[in-house]
Formats: sequence, structure tokens, C-alpha cells
Amino acid sequence: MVRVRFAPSPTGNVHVGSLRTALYNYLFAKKQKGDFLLRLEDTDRTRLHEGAADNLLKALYDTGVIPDEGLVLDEDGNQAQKGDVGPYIQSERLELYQHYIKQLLDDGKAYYCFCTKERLDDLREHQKAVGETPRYDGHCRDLSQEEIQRRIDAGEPYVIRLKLPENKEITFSDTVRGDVTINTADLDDQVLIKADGFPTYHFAVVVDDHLMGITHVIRGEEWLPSTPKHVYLYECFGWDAPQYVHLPNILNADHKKLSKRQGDVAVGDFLDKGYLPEALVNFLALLGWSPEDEREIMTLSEMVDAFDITKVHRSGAVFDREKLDWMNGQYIKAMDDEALAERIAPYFDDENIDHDTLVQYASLIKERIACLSQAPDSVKEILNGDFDWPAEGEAYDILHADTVPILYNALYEKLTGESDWNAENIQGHIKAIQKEHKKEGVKGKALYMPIRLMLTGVMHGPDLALIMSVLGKDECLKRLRRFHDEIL
RNA sequence: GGCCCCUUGGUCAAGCGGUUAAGACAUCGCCCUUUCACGGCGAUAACGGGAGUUCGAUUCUCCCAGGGGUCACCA
Repeated sequence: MVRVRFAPSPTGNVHVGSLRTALYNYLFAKKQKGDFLLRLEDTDRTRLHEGAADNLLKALYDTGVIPDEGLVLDEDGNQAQKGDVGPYIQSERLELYQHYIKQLLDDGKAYYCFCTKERLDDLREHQKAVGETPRYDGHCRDLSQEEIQRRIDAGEPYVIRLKLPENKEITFSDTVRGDVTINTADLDDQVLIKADGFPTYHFAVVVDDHLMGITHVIRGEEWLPSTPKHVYLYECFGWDAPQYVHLPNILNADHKKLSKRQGDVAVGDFLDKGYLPEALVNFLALLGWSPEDEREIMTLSEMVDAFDITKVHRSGAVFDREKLDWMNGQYIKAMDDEALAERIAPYFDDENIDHDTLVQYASLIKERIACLSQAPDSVKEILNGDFDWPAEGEAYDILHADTVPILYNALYEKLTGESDWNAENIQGHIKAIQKEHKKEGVKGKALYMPIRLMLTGVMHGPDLALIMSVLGKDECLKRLRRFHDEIL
């Protein structure tokens, strides 16, 4: 039975890269009919962030990447832990780490280290200055039992380090990268337990992944260089290591790691902006993986069916915001007006607009916006009545053509008489005008464009009758009168 | 700098010894349309370099170059 986990630390907002990692774990688990767990790695007390766990859960549930086990949301939407191998929050597992570190200590696989921060800093600085790779020098590796006891009793702060064998090649297999070999000579005696008694990531992941029965570790490639330490720990305990899958990074356009400097990176930011969660997830899934066929627009469950972890790309993928826009637009266009009206409603919050109007707005902008937050501006751009008619250029010429007065009179009269104001009837009037005044040149572009200009001031926009319908009779007539007074 | 990983068009990516080297985004045309947008059609555009292996390399091997990651009592 496949069991995978997403194990972020609650340090702030959820990065889209993290979401993708979670997503791949989820897709793999579901494809293999296994479980996807969420574990919180909160061993760094200095970086804890208020509400981070809530953010995390919200991002996951909003996007449908929902954990089967571990930290979850209960029926009431409250944080809860679910499963038999908890707790799923590392700070609640301290006794466990104590137990296992003792075993390592007893076996001589780990040792106490009393080196001060200052000594370590000096050491590192010196090594750098001499051009050496910064590394722990093993100062406390061989302290006598007596000295250790004495210093502990004296209350000296200490950490516990992994005693790495010297010059040993450690090889592990990675699903996307194949066999990777690293020599312990290039590795540090990693701190396993910090001075505050908390485990470091390196120790906690191994203990937890083993105890939780994790079969596949799917994580970012930044973990690749430290994986040998983890593999060695499994060896020390006599446990089977999981299968590793290191995912490529998501990059900025400059091929650097995706960072806040160049736009949004938090899942919440994208959702707030009006990127649909299903579009974001779809887009993210395709960064580093693609299905066998040529589909690009896929639901989560379609992705599950098509997902193949062995087809994950090896190299980093640039986060192309233009393509995200396109994809989001595809999702928006695929929605019906009612559904879209509901989704854009929050963005009109301050304006108190009724549902029917919202539906009309939806039909107006559906094919013009890339994300939901553009809705108000887009509507405003189309319906804005506070404009001046152009004083020059093609638009000016159109509005000052000889046929415009004829058109104006006919239009004003017909619209005034219309009692059932809808797009179809409006279109009928325009057609009728064309029929009656065709011989005077009021037809085609010379018919539609002046009307569009009279009513909106600009030469482009959605279907004219549709705009007029949404504008309403009073507003249309008002604009026509203003045109008459100011221009005609 | 040491170590590790990566390398097909501007971007995401098919490809897994023999192909006219897919497709998508973006760009540029044309078409559709009263306009814009949508949509349709088409165009431009790629195997980092060098050695091998092979009848034949984008596909296999090695070297180089470039890019990235990592070298914390952060994850």
C-alpha cells in the first residue's frame, strides 16, 4: 500500500512550488490507490508563524489536494488529526525522537557536541578564507564518556550529531534521477538534536517517515544533497528506506528559483486574484509532467488517471504567467453565465449588484478576462458612461459622417418606443433602421460603429445589442441625448 | 570553491537508434465578425559544444561548457 506525505513547515504562506509538491504526492497516491498524509514539520520554533497551519489547510482544501490522513479539517472545518500513527505534528512527537536518538547514542552512531555557536562560526569563516568547504571539524567526535557526563552535569548546552562513517559512498535510487552516489567525505556530521531538544529536519523526517509507514518520499530537489544522510540513518536503525522522488524546481523567467520579487508566489495570492483553483492546479501539474496524450485542460481526477510519476521531468520549469492566464481564461470561458456570476460576485462586493445584473456582466466579459479580479474593470471599461467623444481620428470621422443625424433620429425614436428592453429586440431595431435607411448609406459598419461610438465612446467592445441591453433603456437614451447636445 | 543534479524552439513539453523533430503558450499573418475579444487556419522558431559506439545518433558512453541546487543548532 502506497503511503506518501506532504510535510511542510508552518512558516507562512503556501508557495505554489509547495502546492505542486503536494499535488504530485496526491496524484501519485490516488493513482496508486494509496494514502496521502499531511504532517506538520514545526521543529524550528523561531520560524513558527501564527495561522500558518490554517493557511496550509485552506490552500490544500481550496485546491482539492486533500489529505486522507494526518492533519486535516473536520466536518466543521476545524483542524484535526486523523490516523493511527500520529501525532502528525512534530512538536508533539518529542518523546519519540528522544527514544530514537538514545538508540543512536548507545550504538555509537551519534555523539554529543558542545561546540559553541562562536566556535562554529569562526571555524566556518576560517575554512572559507582558506578556500575549504565549510564543514564541522569533528571537534567533539571522540570525547570521553566522563567528560561528556561532566559537561552535561555542569549544564553546558549541547547538540547531538550524526557520526558519519568516513569516506563511504552512499548510493540511493531516485525515481526521476536514477542512482545518485555521494561520498560521506563531502557531508557534514549533521546535527540531529538541537540545543533546545528539538530534532532537526534530517532526524525527524527519517523517524517519522518510518513510523508512519511512508513508502515514497516525493519532495523538492533541494533535498537531494542531504538524502544520503537520511539513507544512512535508515541504515543505522536497520529500517528500509523509502523510494525517493526528487522534483525539479519551479523557476522564474530568469531561471532563478521562483521568488516573491517577480510576482505572486503564494497560492492565496493567486486565488485572491481570481485564478480558479482548478486552473491553478491544472497549470501546476503540467510544470514537470505531461500526460501521454495531448490533453492540457484536465480535471483533478483526470490527472489522477493519467499521472505517471516515472514521467516526471528532470529539469526545472519556468512558471509562465502568460500560459497560466490563458489556462485560467479557458476555465472561465467554459463556465456558464450563472456559475461565472457567482465567482465574480465577490469582486463587486462594494457595489451591491443584484444577481441578474451579475449574470449579464458575466456574459459580457466571459471571453475577455483572464482572471476573475479583472471583472469589475472589464465591466467598467465596457459600460462606463463617463467619457468624452473623440475629437480626432477615425472615430471622429465616423461620428461626423453625414448619415449620423439620420441614424440618430431613427435610433432615438425606435428605442424610445421600445417597452420590452432586451438584446433581441434591440437588434431588431438596428436591423430595421438598416432596412429603412440603407439607400442613404446607413448600413453595415456605417450603422453599427456610430451607434457603438455614440453609446460607449470607443470603437470596440462586446456585442452592441448586448451592451445596450445591459445598459438599460434609460441609460441608453440618456447617453444619446448627451451625444445630441454635445456633438450633433 | 567542493559536491550533486540538469541541458529539445522565448516558455511548457512529445520523443525513448532511422520522424518532414509532435502539441500548447507567446509572437506574426490570414479568415470569421458591425468593432474588440473568442474561435479557425497558417507562419516564424529547438536537439549547448566536442569526441566516441553504431550502417545510422536528439535518443547510448565520455569530456567540456552553461544553468541550477546544496554545503545552518532553516526546512
